Amino acid sequence: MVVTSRDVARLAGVSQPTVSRALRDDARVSEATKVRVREAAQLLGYVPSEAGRALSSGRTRRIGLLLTDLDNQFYSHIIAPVHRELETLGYQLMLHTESADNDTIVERLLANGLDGVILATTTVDSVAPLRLKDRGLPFVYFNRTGSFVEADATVVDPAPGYREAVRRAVELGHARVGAVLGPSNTSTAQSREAALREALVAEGVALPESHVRRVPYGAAEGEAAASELLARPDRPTLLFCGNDVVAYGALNAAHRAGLRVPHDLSVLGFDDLPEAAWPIIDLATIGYDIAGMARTAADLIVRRIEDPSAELEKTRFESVFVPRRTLAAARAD
Amino acid sequence: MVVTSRDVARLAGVSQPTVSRALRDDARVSEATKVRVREAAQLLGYVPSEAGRALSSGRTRRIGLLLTDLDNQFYSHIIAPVHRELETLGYQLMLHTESADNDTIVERLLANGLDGVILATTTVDSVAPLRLKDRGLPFVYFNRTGSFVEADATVVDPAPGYREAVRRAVELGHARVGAVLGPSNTSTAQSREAALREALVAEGVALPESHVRRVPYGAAEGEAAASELLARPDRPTLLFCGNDVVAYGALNAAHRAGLRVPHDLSVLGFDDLPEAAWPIIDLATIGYDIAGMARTAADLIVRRIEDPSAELEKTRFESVFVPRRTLAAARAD
DNA sequence: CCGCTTTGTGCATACGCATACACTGACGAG
DNA sequence: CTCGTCAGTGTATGCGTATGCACAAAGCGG
Repeated sequence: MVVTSRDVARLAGVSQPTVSRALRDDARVSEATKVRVREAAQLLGYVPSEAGRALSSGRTRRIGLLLTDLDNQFYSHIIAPVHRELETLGYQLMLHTESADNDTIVERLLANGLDGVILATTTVDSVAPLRLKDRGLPFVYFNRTGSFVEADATVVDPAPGYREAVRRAVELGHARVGAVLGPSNTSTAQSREAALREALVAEGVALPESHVRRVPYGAAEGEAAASELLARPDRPTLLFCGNDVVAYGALNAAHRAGLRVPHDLSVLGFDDLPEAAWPIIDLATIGYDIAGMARTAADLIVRRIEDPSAELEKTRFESVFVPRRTLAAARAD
Repeated sequence: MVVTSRDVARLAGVSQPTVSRALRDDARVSEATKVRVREAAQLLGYVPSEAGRALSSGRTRRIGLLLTDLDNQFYSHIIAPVHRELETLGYQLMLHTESADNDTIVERLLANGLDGVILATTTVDSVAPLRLKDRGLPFVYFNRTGSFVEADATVVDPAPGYREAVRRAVELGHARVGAVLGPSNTSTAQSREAALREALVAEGVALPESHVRRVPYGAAEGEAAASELLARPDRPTLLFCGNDVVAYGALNAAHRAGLRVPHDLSVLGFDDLPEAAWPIIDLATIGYDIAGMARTAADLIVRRIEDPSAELEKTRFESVFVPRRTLAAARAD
């Protein structure tokens, strides 16, 4: 049988509420009693019931992280820092996945008695934020934002990174460039494309629509799209990729096509995932404090939960160009 | 305010228990009533409270996945299939991390009202399984097993894979081999080392202790250990790695040391993670049905929960050698 | 047409914890 | 010496759901 606060109370010779108070270190309980209660709890191996606490207090100290794609390397790198940060704040992380067509995700989130949600794969046209707002479930945007509802958010400003990357690319002689961008219904793909185009215009480099593809942020998708672009007679000498995972796909495509990187093709990613720094990959990319952003998202949702009237906060992370092997001089051909 | 089953009951003109029964499709409720209740619930946007249900039923339909290292690529590839499988079984996944020194993990698991736990990073000397058994919290071993307690388990038999890999390596002329194995307090490292040594003996290849390192299953650790071995004057022509992640590290080490793979060095991994098949990595390895194993672990824990008296089941997955670029002929030097 | 079964629903209660409120005793101010 | 105060603890209750049991109504065989 499971040990309850009643059992502890009996052993310590106090009432059940006193146990509850003592173990949560309530100031109104005398030190002597606290000691007795703690000893009794220890002795019995008492562990407070999460369900009882949740029902009584109305809070679960559980936070959902909503993703579409658990297989994606990008999200793997998010989960760990979010998890750690929430743990230090005394909260638990719960993963949730939504498929694009599934309209019941908000119900599923609500059903789980979450205190709040971190939205990591919001599309600009998603109604989930609206629903969450209706239901009064606090949430924050991570990386991507939705269009319909304002909320606390962490975002990356891609402009500085792209400005420097494009400047450098031009120096290296790249004039015929292509791009495998992310899905156009994501705020990240939109802001990155805008920043990229602005930087290209500033440097006088054209990016014809024929050399642009837009695909989901996956390695396989990146590979397929890159393969198309690389098969063109006027194939680009440099491929801007929507993120690192797509860039991995592009590297694979180049490899399959018998092109050497960076001799025949330069590739630029976005995110600076840990693997991008590996010698065997050595991907030039645009980086930012990805773990810090994950931590900030955790901080923001907790703050929102504990102070619902706090002012809206949109934390902006600067991006920076990270030069590596895969961006080198355009071959004079 | 949150909608409760009482509100639904009022609207549908029935009692609260009838709502509870109707929504869970209890056979004793008439079809007409069910329809009325469902409509009322729909109208009010009723979502059953997880906490109330948990308190009343004593079950949460929540299962923990215990890991040490969320950053590790191996575990990233586990999470998705486990999550999916549990979802189809009507359970929720909850991630938990333990640090090696932390002795309170079992308390933390209990405190979260889990119905069961999947242990994915058990060391052979871990007492966690003992504690879990004491507390009556069902659990299964995933991949690794502990020594003190029997439980449902999914494991890999590395012997077939290593037999074939070593046979092939010998054909390719490798005679001076090294190994970067996993930590010796894991059942996987133990069984893989045994299988590897047996295969080597069968083929008459020596594996001197000077050419063996044992490190945690991480890329950085693999890189450091491989660097040591590659710096030796009698450096091996083939490196057996404890798993793919360690092998990635070894590839990085080779790259940094200016050695070309496979011309100067062959590398063999274990697990056949999706990235291993990427053209830019193309890692020879020993594979098995890793997603199937994850699904099976999920199935086993659910079965154990729903039928505590079920017979112990240890599911064994066969391994198979996966030839790829990184294992090629030893250079005659 | 009566009593028994079957079907459908309500009533009462339990789950474990937190919290508003009441209460007791000790202490100090007047 | 009395009364107010306050620290410390207990009492009562609520949170939302599930379930054992009682009960009413309908169906049915004899």
